[in-house]
Amino acid sequence: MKKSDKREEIIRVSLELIAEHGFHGAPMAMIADTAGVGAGTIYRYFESKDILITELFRELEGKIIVVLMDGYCEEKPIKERFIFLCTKLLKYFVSYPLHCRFMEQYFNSPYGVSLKKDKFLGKSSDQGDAFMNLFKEGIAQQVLKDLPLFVHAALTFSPLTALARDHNLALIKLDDAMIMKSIEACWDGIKR
Amino acid sequence: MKKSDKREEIIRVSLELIAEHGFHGAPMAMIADTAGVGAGTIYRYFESKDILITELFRELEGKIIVVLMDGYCEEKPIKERFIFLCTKLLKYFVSYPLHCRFMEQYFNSPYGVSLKKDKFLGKSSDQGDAFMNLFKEGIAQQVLKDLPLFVHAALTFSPLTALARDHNLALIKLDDAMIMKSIEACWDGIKR
Amino acid sequence: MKKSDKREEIIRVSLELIAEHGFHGAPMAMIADTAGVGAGTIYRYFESKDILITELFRELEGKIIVVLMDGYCEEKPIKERFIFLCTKLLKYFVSYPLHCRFMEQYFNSPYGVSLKKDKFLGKSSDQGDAFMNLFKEGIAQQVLKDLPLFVHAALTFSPLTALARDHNLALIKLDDAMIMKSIEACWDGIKR
Amino acid sequence: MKKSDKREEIIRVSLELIAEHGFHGAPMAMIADTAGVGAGTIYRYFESKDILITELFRELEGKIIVVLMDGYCEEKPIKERFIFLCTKLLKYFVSYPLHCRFMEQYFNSPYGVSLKKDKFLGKSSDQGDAFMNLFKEGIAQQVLKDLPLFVHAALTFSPLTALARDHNLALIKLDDAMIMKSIEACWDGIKR
DNA sequence: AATGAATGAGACTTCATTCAT
DNA sequence: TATGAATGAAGTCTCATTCAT
Repeated sequence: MKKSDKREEIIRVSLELIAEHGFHGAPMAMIADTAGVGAGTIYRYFESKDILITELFRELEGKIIVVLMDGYCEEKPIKERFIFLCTKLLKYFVSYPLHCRFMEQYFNSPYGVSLKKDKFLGKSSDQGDAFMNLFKEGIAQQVLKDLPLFVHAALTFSPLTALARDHNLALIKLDDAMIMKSIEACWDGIKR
Repeated sequence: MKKSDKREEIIRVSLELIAEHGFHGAPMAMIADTAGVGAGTIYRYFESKDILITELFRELEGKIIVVLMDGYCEEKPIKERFIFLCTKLLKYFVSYPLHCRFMEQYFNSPYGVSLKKDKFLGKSSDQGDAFMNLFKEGIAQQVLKDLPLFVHAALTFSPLTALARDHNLALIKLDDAMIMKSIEACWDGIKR
Repeated sequence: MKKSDKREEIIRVSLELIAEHGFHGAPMAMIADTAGVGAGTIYRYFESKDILITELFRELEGKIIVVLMDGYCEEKPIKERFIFLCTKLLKYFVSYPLHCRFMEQYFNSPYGVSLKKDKFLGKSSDQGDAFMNLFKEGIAQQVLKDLPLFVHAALTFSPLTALARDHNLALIKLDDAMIMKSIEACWDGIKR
Repeated sequence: MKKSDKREEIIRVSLELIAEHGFHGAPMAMIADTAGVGAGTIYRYFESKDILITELFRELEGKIIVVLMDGYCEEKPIKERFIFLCTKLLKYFVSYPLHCRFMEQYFNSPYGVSLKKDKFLGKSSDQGDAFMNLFKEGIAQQVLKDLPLFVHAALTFSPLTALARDHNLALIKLDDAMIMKSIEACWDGIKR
């Protein structure tokens, strides 16, 4: 196995195990075993479990941003772009339940809290950007309600992730039609 | 300290510590020390840590239901009732940040998942009821969008709890005006 | 409940619970609850759990000696007396399985070891006496093999208690005929 | 220390401490300290204390069977074989007092009871076999008394282990002559 | 005299991390 | 560089015993 393959495998397995069992249900030894590497090896790639988790988050975040931005056209009308982004996001979480579960865990943990505070302090260059710019623009154009960005974010991301989670728990079935209706509802919430 | 005082104190301290540090960041020894009781004493009142947590959840849930239902009038129009309930809920979480953080932790944990599944199976008699009945009624009266109840729930609770959390993290400031605007936005999301 | 009744009840319940669950499976709180007294009350009658157990042993030992000696006639021939005592003992253990189990536990524990050492040092005035005298007499009369008393004891008590235990575990069925045959076999072992 | 040395050391120390202090008097921490390993290390070799104890039993049992069967000749007459096996067993216990004490503790515990029940149900392939076959054969040939196997076992093993224990407690001195006499006495007990 | 809530030492076990090979 | 055995601090829970009521 090549060096970079090992790192990749550790990341992949961590995602899987943490998504399924939670941070505390996925010991380093289990990750090492499943990844087919020695326990000590993980520490050659990641200083600590915390850092492994943070790194994993960053990788997923990066992938999601790529997916979101693929085909995104800043020229299109606000609403169309909103629906474009939301649909991409929701479909991504439906297609990759493990990513969804991991992200959920991450945001609802001390990690997530620091992250949010960082974002508040303006350090962000993450997935929120496109959305945040969209919200700003929409407010400026008086297409969206005149509310703080965090409120728009709350009215958008929270329902979407909640829906994705419910879908993954098999509490609802999110087909394309349902996805579209839900996103339209979100739009109704933020639009002026 | 009287017997019931001790139980009360254990519950109070558990809420505080778990809200602040999470389930895994609040060991029994820490709870015992902070509550000023022996480690073994906790086990006189709660069979296990799991049961302590579940019990704590139930107590909070009970309090919240009481608050929500106080002054609730089923005769009023759907929208008015929706705003009434949401306002109560959001103000409660703003007033009791610890309760908010604890509930958040609880729902985003194996406990919360079982709970949701139970609710899905129709066993619930909890806080959701008033909301769920409201949603059902609203759909029947064609006041609300024709979507599954879980979608309405996602469009309502998720943004509200996200806002409360952001407020508690001092990322936004939820005053009465902002609360009202946010809830109106939620209403826009679910209304037909 | 009278004072002496309480002591009696504690002893009775201890026997029952220890016989069933072992020394470590019968916490003081369980004994107190089952006996219908407060946990602290036990300590008015017995200084410690160890002393409770020792006391319980002494009481049972006393009862057994009474049973053994009832009708015992020193004038009868050695063999007849041997069979008389063994039969009484074995039937006692078959009739009182709890006593049997407790005695077994007691002898196979640090308590039992000290006891044996004490007996060796000549402090005994216990159930062994009649047997020990019998053995001495039998050796003197050249009816029994010329072996140390402990060997005679080992050839007698060990099989008897093993049989009683097996009976209580339902591994064998000790009816009167089987009891008699087994004791005859013991006799064959020690007789010259 | 090599890997296998550590396991060996843990087993050795466990035997020693449990033989001396009993199962409950030999905490894992004490075993770890005495063996000169970390507490967690034990769990790399044994899943739990129960499993450590069971494993220890199996190892001893294995050794004893090897010793017993070494030089055992099925062609020899019943009595000679009986004396052969008993002598080997008794001498083993006299040579290895710790093994004797451990086995005693094991058999007089919930572990031992299950074992006996298993043996009763015919699952055994353990040390008893040679003896049990001997007993069966002896009964068939009308050399031994016509009694259930468990009675023969009680008349054989119980006195032998009692004698070994008494020897280890320095209550008697089992030299070769005494061993032979005692075993002859056991034979007298079971022979027709 | 009796209670039983409270205690806290100590039991078993887990797991992030280290380090000799 | 990679390993994985070893570590030991820390976690949950039990229970003999005490003491205020």
